[in-house]
This record gives sequence, C-alpha cells and structure tokens, in this order.
Amino acid sequence: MAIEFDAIQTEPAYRKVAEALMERILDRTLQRGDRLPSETELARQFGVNRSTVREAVRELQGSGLLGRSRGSKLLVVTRPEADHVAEGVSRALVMHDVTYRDVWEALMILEPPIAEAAARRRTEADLATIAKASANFAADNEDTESAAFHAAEFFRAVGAATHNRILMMGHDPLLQLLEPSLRSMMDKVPQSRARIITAEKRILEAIRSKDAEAARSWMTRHIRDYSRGYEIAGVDLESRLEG
Amino acid sequence: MAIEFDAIQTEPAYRKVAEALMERILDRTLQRGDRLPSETELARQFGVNRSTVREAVRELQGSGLLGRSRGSKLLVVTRPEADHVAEGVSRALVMHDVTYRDVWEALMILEPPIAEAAARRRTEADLATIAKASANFAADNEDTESAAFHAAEFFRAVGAATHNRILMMGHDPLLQLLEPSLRSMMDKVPQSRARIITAEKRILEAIRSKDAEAARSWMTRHIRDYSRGYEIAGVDLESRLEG
DNA sequence: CTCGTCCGATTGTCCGACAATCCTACGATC
DNA sequence: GATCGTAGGATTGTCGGACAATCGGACGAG
Repeated sequence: MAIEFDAIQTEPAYRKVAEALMERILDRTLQRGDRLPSETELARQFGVNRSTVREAVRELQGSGLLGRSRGSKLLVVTRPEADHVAEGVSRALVMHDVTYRDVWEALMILEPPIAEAAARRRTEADLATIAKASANFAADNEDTESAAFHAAEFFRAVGAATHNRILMMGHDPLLQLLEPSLRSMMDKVPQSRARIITAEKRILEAIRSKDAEAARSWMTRHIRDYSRGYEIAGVDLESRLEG
Repeated sequence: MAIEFDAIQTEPAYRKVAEALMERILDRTLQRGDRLPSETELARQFGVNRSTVREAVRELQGSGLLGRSRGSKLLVVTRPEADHVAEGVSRALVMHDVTYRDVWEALMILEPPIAEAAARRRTEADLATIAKASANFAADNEDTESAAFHAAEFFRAVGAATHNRILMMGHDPLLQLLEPSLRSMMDKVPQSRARIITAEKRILEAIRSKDAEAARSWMTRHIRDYSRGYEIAGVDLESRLEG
C-alpha cells in the first residue's frame, strides 16, 4: 500500500465542451452580451452532437454564465448578476443548515463596517437611494409583505454606497435569507416597525453627514435590535432557516 | 401607452423539470446523498423525453445541487460545497471587473472581525489547524507556488475557527481571488515572507490565549501589510484581477 | 418610415439506437 | 471466510435524425 495513484477520470464530452466555452468566456474572448454560434454550428466546431452541446450549454446556464435575454430565444454570454449569485449562495447556506444565529452574527460583523465605508464614500445619488428606501419602509404602514422587502432594500442601498462590488455581493445572500423571516417577525412584533424606522433615520443622517463612526455604531444597534425582535417573536436562534 | 402588460413567458420543459427537482431538494424530500431515479425513470414520471431530463439535470449540476460522487456514474444529491460556491462567486466577481482595491478593502473589513470571533470560539482542534497552516507556510522556504496556497490556508483555518458557516463561505471567494496574485507578490517582494510569518505567529498567539482584541488588531496589521506588499511589488490597485 | 408578410434559421422536444461502463450477484479459488 | 473473476442487467454518454414552434431579418405595400 506504499504508492497511491491519482484517480484517473475521463471527463464526458459535454463537460469538456462546457469547460472550453467557459474558458473563452473567462478570458474575455467571448464578451458579455455576445451572442454565441448556433447549437448546430457549435456541434460542428467541437465535433460532437448537438445534444451534447445542449447539455454543456445547460450547465453553463446553471452557473449563470449563459442566459437568454428577456424570454428571447438567442443565447448570450451574461455575467452572473448579483441576485443570481446570491440565490445560489443562499441555497447553499440553507443546505448547510445555517441557523438564525449564524445569519445574525454575520450581519453583526458585516453591516457596521459597510455602513462606515458607505458614510465615507456615498455620493449624492447613493444618499437619495438610501433615503428613498428608508422612506418606502416608513410609508408601508400596512403591508408586511413589502415592508420586509424594503427593510432589506435599505441594507442593499447602504451596501451600494460603498461602491465595493464584493461587499455588495457579499451581504446580498444574507438579506435574501433574512427577508422571509423578517416578515413573520414584524407580524408578531408590531412595535419593531417604529424602532426600525428611527434606526434607519439615524443611520441615514450619519451617512448624510459623512460621520463614519456614527454610521457604524448606529448600524450596530440596528442589527442588535433585530435580534431582540427575534427573541420577542419567540424565534429560536438555533433553529435552521428554510429555503 | 397607459397600460403595461407583464411579459408572458412560457418556460421550456427542461426548466420546469429542473425546478421541480430543485424544489424537492430544497424542501429536503430528496436528502443529501440520495441517489435519484434513473433518467429513464424520471422521464417517465415527468412525462418528457430522456434528453429533456438530461438537460434539466445538467442545469442543476451547474448550480452544484447534483453531482456524481468520485468519478462514479451515479448522480446523487449534493449540497453545494464551499469551494464550488466560492468558485462561482469569484468567477462572478472577476466578470464584474473587481479590482485589487476592492478585494483588499473587503479583506480589511472581513478578516479582523473574523479573527476576533475566532479567538472567542476556537477549540483546541481549531488551534491545531491554524498552527499547522502557519507552520506549513513557514516551512515552505522555497516554493512560491505552495507558499501562496498556505497563506490562504491560514485565513481559511482562522475562518473555520469561528464555526460560522456564513463567514467561512464568505471569505473563501476572496482567498481564491487573492491566491494567484499572492504568488507573484511573494516573488517580487521576498522580504514579505518574513513579515507574514511573524504576523501569523502573533495572530496565532492571540487566538491561542483567546485575546479577541489582540487577534483583531494583529489581523488588521497583517492585511495592511499585504497591501504594502502589493505597493512595493508595483501592482496597480485599480487594475482588475483576471480569472 | 411604419406595417404586414414571408422565409430561412434556430430552438425545444421527441424517438430510437448502441457502446461503454457501472452495479450486483454468483460462483470459483485460495 | 475473504478475495477474485465473471456474467448479466441497468444506466449513462453519445449519436443520428426528425419535426413543430417560433424568432430574426428581409422584402415589399401603404
């Protein structure tokens, strides 16, 4: 048992085709928005059957590298958009039995520095977006459905103000995970609404006056408040969230 | 132009099949590790052709929800593993023209709190893993190839010590993006090696003694050091990284 | 220039087929 | 009893061909 051999694996043709296509996309030979050749043509070039090409294309579609634009039929190279990526990540997180505590902790770590960076970088346009999100939440005095959405939207807007694509993409999955639970939380704890509104107002003010430190600390309290809401709502922080 | 209609979209059959399968996976009817029925059987159940089933399966494979275990032929339900997810995310980031500065900033925000949490939560086993990664890096006094790998491994080990799956998954893509550039950086700036070694040692010590504050601040310096390394190496922080 | 119409190209889906390989079980051998 | 060889059936990967639906683009009419 001295020597060990590497597992020799013969990749199926559709995988090779997928990889060949992916390579061209990643090295930007195939630019974003480019339409790719017809399936028949690809089949000819790769020397495989059309069905094989199709399978490869479907795989890349699954990874978000290919997609058809607005219900049209033509397949184009697309870069995986934030929401698509986030969807995949949150699916993965759910399947890894992530708990509410995990999410809350991550938010607690991520959001305050994000708010801080946002306060430093925000442009006027960013500010307007954040203000709008905050106003939308405040206006939604009935519908829990969209209230949760707008609460998440506020975080997203703050994230966008950092102008750092990684941070934006990073906290998107968290928001996506949080949103459904926010709904039930706000149903059970009506007073949380008011708290959220004032917290958002404070954060917005701090970002407006570019006070990074204040933005951070208000955001910290804001997140902590959320967890208190969950406690009151009787959510077990150790329970896992569902997709 | 008063009214607007929602775009009516007829989803192709393979998409519907994919979604039906995904639903069963997400609601855990199909457990992780379960083998799914044969393609012929699935085709029978869904009332479509085998080729159609295949395309659906390929799509789910692309999202990491299905996979074949170790070169075997049988398809099983898999949860998207961290590295698979991270790969997708970093691909997406590259295609979104992320710059070195973006990565560095994100690390600067993420890693210190992660180190802090790690110091609080670490078990003996975690500590051993971190120590090993650090030792591995120190031992690699020739090979830049694996030195970069071990440098990333150190971060990963620290991340694992937080026992928060979200944080682990979150900083994985960053490391994956960083690794190639680390290689060239260490080539051009040999003295960075020594600095990294001492920094890792300090962080390790702080985590060992559960000194959260120290872990955080040493990690901050550590990351800052990296950026200095890039400067010396003459890397333009505004240039985008390549896949 | 805008609208309707037509034709070729392309996609989505199906059928049937076959080699390669895997999984399983069953003996055969030591 | 454990390991190995083998046979048989099931399953996957790949192919060829086929056809309806629909899209894209060109062409002409108004």
